[in-house]
Amino acid sequence: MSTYKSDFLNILSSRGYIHQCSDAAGLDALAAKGDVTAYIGFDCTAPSLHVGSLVQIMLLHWLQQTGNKPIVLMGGGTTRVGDPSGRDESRKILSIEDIENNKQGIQAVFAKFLAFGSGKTDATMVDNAEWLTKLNYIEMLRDIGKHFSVNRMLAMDSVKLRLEREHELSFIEFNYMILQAYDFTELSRRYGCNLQMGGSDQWGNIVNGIDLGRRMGTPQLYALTTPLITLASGAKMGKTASGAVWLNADMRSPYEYWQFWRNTEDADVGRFLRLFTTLPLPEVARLEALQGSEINEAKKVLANAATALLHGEAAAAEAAETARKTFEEGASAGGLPTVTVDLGSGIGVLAAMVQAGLASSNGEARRAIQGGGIRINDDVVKDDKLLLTSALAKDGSIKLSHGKKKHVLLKQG
RNA sequence: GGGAGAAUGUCCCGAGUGGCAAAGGGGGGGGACUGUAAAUCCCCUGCUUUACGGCUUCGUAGGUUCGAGUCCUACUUCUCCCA
Repeated sequence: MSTYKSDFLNILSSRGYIHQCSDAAGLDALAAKGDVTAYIGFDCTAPSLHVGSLVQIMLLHWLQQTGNKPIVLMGGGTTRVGDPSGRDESRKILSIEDIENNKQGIQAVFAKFLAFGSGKTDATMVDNAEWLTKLNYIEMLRDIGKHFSVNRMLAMDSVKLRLEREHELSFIEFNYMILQAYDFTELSRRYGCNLQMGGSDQWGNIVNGIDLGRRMGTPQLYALTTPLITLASGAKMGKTASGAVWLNADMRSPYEYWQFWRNTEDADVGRFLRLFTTLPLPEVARLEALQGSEINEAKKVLANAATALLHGEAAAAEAAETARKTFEEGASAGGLPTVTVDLGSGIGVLAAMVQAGLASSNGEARRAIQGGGIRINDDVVKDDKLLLTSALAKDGSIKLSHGKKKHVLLKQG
């Protein structure tokens, strides 16, 4: 393993963040002097980022920790076009209002990982709508378009794959890479940005930016990409039964977030500790080496650390305690999701499950009961006509469980 | 503009002779085994207060038929080829 002069690249490399880098030695020299200003673009395609973007966020975090300057680029402009990279189908074209709303939702999360301000290593947030929406078509063709070779663009993976599979690629999407390349040069000009980072699928787009920069006379630009994070079992990371693992607390509670990490596959624990926590590497190595059921301790550490980074120490501790009571004591922990129902006149199990979000219809709820997967206060429910009343409550609430992991407290409303 | 083809269970892929709630996968859920893991095995996976019942599903709208995902007509969208 090669060693670098800069803390930045040493940390990135030893923690497993680096997939490709355009000129590691050149970048290393800059980083050693604290002269790197790097950006990562985030498209505003959803009201919150999810764990899939976490690697990128951590990259910015480490960049700042090692004395360099991060720029968070909101893709308020590029999202209006849609990135075709790594997709078989066209992205839906979002309305400008949706994009703006999504942007509002996404922004807040960065404050947890980065320190914003106006100092040398303080983070900055910008929106590429600021300059992209002002572009004039003819001027842009003359100033920027002339630097792009269609021949070369057709050879790019994002384009080539679409063509090979005979999937359509619209002209608007074809332009995405040009806009992203232009972003890079614009950020270079405005903020002295000299590095663009991103997922491995962004390599082509980033390198395009470097080329454009060279032709337009910016200082030397650099590219650095992270590997695509998949689970050891091969599945894409960040998808659970109930959808994406969102970072915003109002879309995925700290407790659920903690649970997501707690349920990491054995084979992923070490890698995830390196990527998604800031624990010292020797400690990671020790945890990773735990065998058999002991590795559960490592998973708790992972869950605590990852949740603390995003939601804070207090929320992480609370989530850990809720999990401990629920899974290790089998008790009804107060931190579980709570649903208020009318226990006074009673409510059927089926209706209660639907209201609690444990089932989407009475039929589904009934099937779950027939399959033996539903428990009330840890007793298996056999009768789907069971009526829940306050008589069943313990400490003012009834614990309703679907399977081993999904628990909800029912309280009198 | 011309020609060829496609749209199926509100997650995805995908069979489907006029009798179909519709094969089969994947994904998802539950159970067993475990360690809140993986792998494996079993069950479930349109709605409906139990149902050999009712209802709603096969791009949209009509039509033929006792009966249509399946046939006819128009329309919509997508893909490919030619211009």
